[in-house]
Amino acid sequence: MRTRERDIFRKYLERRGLKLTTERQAVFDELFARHEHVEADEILVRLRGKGKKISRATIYRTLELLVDSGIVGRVRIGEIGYRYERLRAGEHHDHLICNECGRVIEFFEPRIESLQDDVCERYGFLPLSHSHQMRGICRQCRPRTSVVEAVASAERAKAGRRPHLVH
Amino acid sequence: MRTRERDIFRKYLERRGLKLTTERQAVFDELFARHEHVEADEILVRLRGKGKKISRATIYRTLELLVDSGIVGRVRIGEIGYRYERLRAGEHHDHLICNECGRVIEFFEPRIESLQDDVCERYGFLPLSHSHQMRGICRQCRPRTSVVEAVASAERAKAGRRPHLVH
DNA sequence: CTGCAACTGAGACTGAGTCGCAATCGCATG
DNA sequence: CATGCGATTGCGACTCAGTCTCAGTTGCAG
Repeated sequence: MRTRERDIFRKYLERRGLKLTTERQAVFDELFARHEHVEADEILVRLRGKGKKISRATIYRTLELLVDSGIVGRVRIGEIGYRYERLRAGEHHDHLICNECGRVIEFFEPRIESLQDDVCERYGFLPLSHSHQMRGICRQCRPRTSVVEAVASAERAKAGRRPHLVH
Repeated sequence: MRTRERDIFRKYLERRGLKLTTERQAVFDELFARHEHVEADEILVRLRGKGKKISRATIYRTLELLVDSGIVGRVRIGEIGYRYERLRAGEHHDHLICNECGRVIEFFEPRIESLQDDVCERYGFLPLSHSHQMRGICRQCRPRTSVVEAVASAERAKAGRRPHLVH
């Protein structure tokens, strides 16, 4: 399983004389196991829970390698820190993030992508990457959250030092 | 000058029994003076440079009030921390950020906005806010940066712990 | 003037992420 | 097997933005 990505990673390491150590394997496996959007510390905790002895620094170092190899993406989803997600070649997606339950929905809208290109062209801007996310209330959470409350929910989240509106 | 925003801010404070102190005025003035996208510490340094005695905590506290009052937006533009920008009522814009010189270009594309609504509807998602930014090379920096180099530039930026691609 | 809530600065604290370093590993070579 | 050497690791110290605490100050209502 996950052999395709694993191969890419292995080759990436090989090409620069790096080694596929057990620690790197462990991080890879954890990241590709189940969760779509993981924080570095989540991986640390999970691996430690499994009895694996690994340091925070190694996790970060490995995540950097995974990002550089192109199979993992680094996104700012919460308000603090980064999250990592596996990337499928060629596919690009953006995120809807629920302020209520934290759920992250991925979406892809080619027409937005192409309008982005228009904008770049208009400004003579050469795009290298982009990030696009909307925060709000997801379908599951909506029934129990009126529109008026939604704003209050944002407030509450804020009060608890939780996700802010990005703007 | 800036009386409209100043009034909004004053009323906002009044309504909740807060005071328009000289420190709050100073932060307000500094933010609305000239710069579009400012970091909290920039304000601190600038005010201190003017001989004003003010603490970091007060800056942050005041910025929070300004954001809550709705006249200032808090955006993640760099890779770390936030930046603050004045918000013009009703207007919404997004950002192009140059990896080379750090310049921030604001853009507005109503067709993207409306496609965003489509996406939200498709997922039954109630949008409250969004953030959308593209990183790349701006018109001014392009002439001296070939496309191939652009990637290298991203690498360099990274090496120096500078802006990363968000994805 | 008094009282009280709002405000402030200083500095301690937090939490994500990074770095430096000495110890260790893995492997090729003699 | 011994040696060497770069890659790797864990540890703990460090950084940096941002937050919190607290004691002292301010400013206004009564």
